[in-house]
Amino acid sequence: MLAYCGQDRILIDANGRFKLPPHLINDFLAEGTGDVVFYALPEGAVAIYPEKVYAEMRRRDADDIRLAGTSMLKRRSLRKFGAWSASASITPQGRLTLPVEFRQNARLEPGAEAIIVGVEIGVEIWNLQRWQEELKLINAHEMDRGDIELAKDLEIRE
Amino acid sequence: MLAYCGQDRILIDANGRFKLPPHLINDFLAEGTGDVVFYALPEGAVAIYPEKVYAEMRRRDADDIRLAGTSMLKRRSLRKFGAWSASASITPQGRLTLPVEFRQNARLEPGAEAIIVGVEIGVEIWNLQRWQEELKLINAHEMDRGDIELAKDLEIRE
DNA sequence: GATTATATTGGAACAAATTGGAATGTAGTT
DNA sequence: AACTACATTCCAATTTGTTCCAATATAATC
Repeated sequence: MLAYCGQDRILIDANGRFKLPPHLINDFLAEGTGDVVFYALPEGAVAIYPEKVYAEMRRRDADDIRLAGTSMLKRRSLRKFGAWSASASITPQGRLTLPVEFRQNARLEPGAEAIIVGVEIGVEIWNLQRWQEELKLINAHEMDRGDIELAKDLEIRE
Repeated sequence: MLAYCGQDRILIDANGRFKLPPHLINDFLAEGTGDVVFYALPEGAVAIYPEKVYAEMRRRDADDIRLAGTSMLKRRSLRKFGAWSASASITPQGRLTLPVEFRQNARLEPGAEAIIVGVEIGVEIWNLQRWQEELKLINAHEMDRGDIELAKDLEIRE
């Protein structure tokens, strides 16, 4: 069965919590205990990955620690990923709480309407309005590429 | 579970102390007894690393000692790390006291509002305003990179 | 060197926010 | 129409941040 897909409307409750749709709960529990990582995206949404997926994304080696002492660039990188990630665990009721500091940037404050979107390796939560704009952008980009492909097809090749 | 991550608002009390959020206390205690090292960053914030992490960062070999005799640059480096680091231990109540000499440079004087940021190998304490500026920089950089990626995806390839 | 004043530390208490769980309501299906 | 599954709301219990106070340590003065 296809995991981490679809779009589901959800509601952020008064305490910043939301309930995962049942099919997504199953997806997360299928590969582990329901430990997940929130990661705030620069696009203005919040990704939720299974812990294993995020660990793979952020695998570190011993050099990273040494570099942090001497390189400001390295510290910035660690800072970005550290600041915008947070651990959580799906509750027995299938709920998750959005970290307080992540809410404003993603416009996912208590009471907000949101969309939870499957992204094949995990999910993303979007503010409803922002999601509609993102869909338009995705579509426009695809159309641009289509136009370019067509134009290329008319070029004389040697 | 992911360690040293997230952003938490804290308050420096009248005596220059602050309370660590529970999840960070756990992270520090998970790898030892709660001994930490403060290190004042040139960015204008204070890093707090577990003692083991800092030891790894500053591991020395015989060459370092030899170099100290001949190289002014080397001495400057040793001097910088020596002067701007300090040991401390998390109290039973989960509190830490910022070393007096570190406060002014980081704008973390008694009564200041601050943010404690996870950086994957430890944490950093930032003056609230400074942190917001740093976040803007990080975000702007990410967006620039995104734009470039998108533009590249539309380039005609052969 | 004793005494006083000042600064620092440790702990407790209170208020506020968060969490977990249950109960209720709603929609969809048999 | 009854049942099931799910979403939503509400409430109690716990956790947490903050403030305050007492005890100890440090420095200054006589």
